[in-house]
This record gives sequence, C-alpha cells and structure tokens, in this order.
Amino acid sequence: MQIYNTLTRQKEEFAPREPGKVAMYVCGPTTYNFIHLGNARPLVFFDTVRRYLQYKGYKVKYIQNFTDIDDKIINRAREEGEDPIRLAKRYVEEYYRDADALNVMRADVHPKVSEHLDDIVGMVKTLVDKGYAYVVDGDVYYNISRFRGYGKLSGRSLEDMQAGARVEVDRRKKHPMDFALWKAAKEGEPSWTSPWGAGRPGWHIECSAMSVKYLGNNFDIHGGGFDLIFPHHENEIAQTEAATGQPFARYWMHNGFITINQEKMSKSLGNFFLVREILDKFPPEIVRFFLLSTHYRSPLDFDDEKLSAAGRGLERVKNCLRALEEAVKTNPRPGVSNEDKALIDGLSEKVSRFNDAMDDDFNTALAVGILFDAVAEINAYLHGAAREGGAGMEALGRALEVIKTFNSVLGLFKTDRAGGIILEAQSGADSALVEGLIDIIINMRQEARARKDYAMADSLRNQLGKLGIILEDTPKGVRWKKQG
RNA sequence: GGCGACAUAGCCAAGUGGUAAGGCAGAGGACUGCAAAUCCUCCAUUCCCCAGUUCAAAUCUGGGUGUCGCCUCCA
Repeated sequence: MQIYNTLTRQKEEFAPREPGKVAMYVCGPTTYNFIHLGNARPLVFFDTVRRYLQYKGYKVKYIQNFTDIDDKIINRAREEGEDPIRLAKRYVEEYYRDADALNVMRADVHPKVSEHLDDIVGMVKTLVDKGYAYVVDGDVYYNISRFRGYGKLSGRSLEDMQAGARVEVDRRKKHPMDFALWKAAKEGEPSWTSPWGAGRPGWHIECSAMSVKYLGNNFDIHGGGFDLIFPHHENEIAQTEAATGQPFARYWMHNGFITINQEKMSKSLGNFFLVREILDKFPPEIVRFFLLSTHYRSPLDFDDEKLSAAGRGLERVKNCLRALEEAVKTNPRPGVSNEDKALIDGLSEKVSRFNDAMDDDFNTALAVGILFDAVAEINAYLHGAAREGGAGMEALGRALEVIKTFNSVLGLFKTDRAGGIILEAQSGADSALVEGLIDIIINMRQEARARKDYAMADSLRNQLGKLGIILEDTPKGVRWKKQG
C-alpha cells in the first residue's frame, strides 16, 4: 500500500511502526460553530482511510481532537454572552450530530484541550527546560531558530518566511516567526495556572501534547487539511521533536479544499456551507459519496447542481441493491450455472481492482468507478436472469456481499445490526401508517389499470410523485420508493 | 515578492511512457398502456498552447498561457 507523504512529497510504501497496528491522529474542529462542508471533507476522508485499514486487517487506534479553547471561541462567546467552555461544549455535541449523520465512526478518543492542561503545561515546561522556548511577560514562545528542521514539512526556509512575513513583528520575539506555546491571561478570559502565571495554551501545542499522550512519540499517520501544513503541522513537528528528541509522525496526509466557484471555502471568506444546511436538502449518503468521488488531494468544487448530479448517480447503486434484495426474496435457484460463475468471477475481479485503487494512496474516485462497474455487471446479470431460469442463490449472495464490502469501506450507507444496508432512513412518523396508505393507493391504481382507466392511473401516480413517492411497474408487481 | 498545485468531452472525474475508467447530461433501440427502473448501442483520433526527448507521451523535459492555494486564523 502506497501513501503520499507530505513530508517527503512522494508516495511511500506504507509500513506501520508495529506490524498489524496503525496509530493515527486527525486534527479536529475548533468548536465555535456548526461544522461546514470544508470541515466535513477530512472527517469523511480520514474515516474512510480508517475503514480501509481496518478492512485490510489492521488494528487502528484513531484519535481526533476538539479545540475547545481558542480565540475564536472566546470571541464568539463574548458576542453571545455565553461562557466559552460551555459554548464549545455545545458545539461538540452539534459536531457529533453532523458526523454521525455522515456515517463517520467515533474516534477511539476525542481529546479536548480543556481536559489536557496538565499534559500541555508539561510539554511547554519541557521545551523551556531544554532551551527551545523562552518566557516573556507570562507568554511562552517557541524559539524556531533553535530547531534545525524548521520548515521541512512545508518546504520553506526560515529566510523565505522572514521575507514574506506580513504580520507586524512583536519586538519581544527573538525571531518574527516564533509562535506562542502559552498565552498570558487577559482580563475576562478563561485561564489556567502554570509556572509562568495564569494563561492558556497556544493553538499548536495541544495536538503535540495530546497525540503523544495517546499514541506515543512517533505514531503512524497524522492527517488534516492542506491549510494546516503551515504553520500548524510545521509547528507541531518543531514542538514535539524538540520535546521528545525523536521523529514525530511518520506519514503526513493532507486533504485538498472544498471550493465554491473555484474559490476556497472558509469561514473567514464567509462563503461556507454548513453541513447542517446541506443535510436539510440532501441525504447524507449523497454528501459522503460526493466527497469521495474526487481524489482527496484535489480541490473539490461544490454547488447544489453537482451534488444532485452525484445523487442521481448514487441512485443507480440504490436501485441495484433494491433489485438484488428483491431477487433474493423470490427463492433463487440453488447451484451455480455458467452465468452465475461468470458473475462471481467478474465480481472477484472488481474486488481486486477496488483493493488496488485503495492501496494506491486511497484513490476513492477510482474505487467509486469500480463500484459502478460492479453495479452494471450485477444489473446485466439480473436482467438476463429475469428472462431465463431465474437468478442463482450463490451468485446473488456473492453480489450482495461484494456491494456490502465496498460499502463497509466507503461508508456510504448505514448498516443495521445484521450487516444489512439501510437504504431509506424512514422517520418514525412514517412507517406503518404511511406504508399502509400507499398500498391502498397502489391497489386503487392497479384496479384503474385493469379496467384501462389510464387517466386515473397516471393521475394517482403523478400525485404520489409530487409527494416524493415514485412508483415502478415491474413484471412482478408494483414497487415504490422515496425520491432521492 | 517567495513557495507550491492544477489544466482530460456540455458538466463532474480516474488515468503519470504503450495507444483515453466511471458518473451526470444527451441520442437511438429493447421492455412498458404510458412512465420509471434495467439492458443493448452511440457520445474525447484526443487530454490548455508551442517546442523537444522517445519506436511510442494526456503521461517525461523546456518555454508560454490560464486558474487556484500557502506564506496571517482557517479543514
């Protein structure tokens, strides 16, 4: 398996530090608002990485933090007149609602800054003691000039950065690019005690302290968005390697941006779409499918039209699944015919290509293409079986299994306890009553058709259609589904 | 100003030396009362432009054009 490593700027063969086990850390959101689509991309992508590694048989330890102490949170809390810690906590809960909807698995640990002050202060102290950090008026700064490898992740030199520095230089810093490990408390801000007085952690130190705490000094994969390469991850490396004296994360992975009209989506530009808003209009599996349809390192342009085109594509997969489940119910014939054998072999080839695609730096776009190939092959088989002797039990079982396998990695559809794919999340209000009513209408329409009253039949179908209920007349009877 | 990425059909998008996956949209046909779903067939002699390397390039090299990103909080 090959992984593109930002650190070396090339694909490398993946070999975890401990055979069979993978330790990974993904930078999570700062919780001062609902998450937007740009936040969702790394969530969904790295969740897929995790799922694939597990599918490959690795035991994965997956950590994703919440930044719940931060300037943006404090500012937001001030505007809302709410306690910052409470506000952050609220948005952590909201985060889970969105992430769960997108079928993102929970991390093994979701550490919060507010619960790791001891670890953070401990690491800052180590850096001060080792001479990598200095104290000025209760602030603690990292002295980047002391760290020889500074710039190795983002591929820039200290000189380049000094020339390009756009920020007003704080005269108290030894180097303009020195960054805060610890910020002295200001009036009215939450603060914690430390050897340097009351204050709070700088942004970068939390990930260093927490990742090392849960995964050790040199874990396998560290992930996040492209924009974290500099300064966040560069600084993490400087801090952690200086503190531990060992190399930090081994593979650095970064996902590309979501753009709107080819421009970066970001909170600062104000052109962002909340996951919550998008999920009001589209089912979550479409959003997830859309995110995985492009390679993770490429930019992905978002608009409603593209999402709905993706949804129309995903519908093919759903239809195939429905047809498959229906075929299984109509007592398939035992044994393995030549056609059955051809399908089973064809599907094995798809699985092998799917694995190859994912092995090549998690090429989910190619993997999705292979899913469609499998769907086309299954549909053609079902189509042929319909006019001949019927489908074979073993072939159908294999087809269902392959689609489920692909789904377990891509995480598009949620599954029930028995491992079955859930296609329609029926809301509680629906179910029995609605289904009963629809059956009554379908029967009325069938009677109309029987007496060739097509005007009535079509009218009933159209009216249901307006409510998002789609009827399909098949040789085996009428089938209905919800739109989307 | 420094550094970097990308440019493939109407749209989205794989493919990084061997002769263009897949999806959406579209055209024709089968099935159907009509639809829908599904199946079959078609839909880029060509991969931003120019030059070069090679038996062979969308893929490598050089130059140009365009778009985007990072250098400041940001996934």
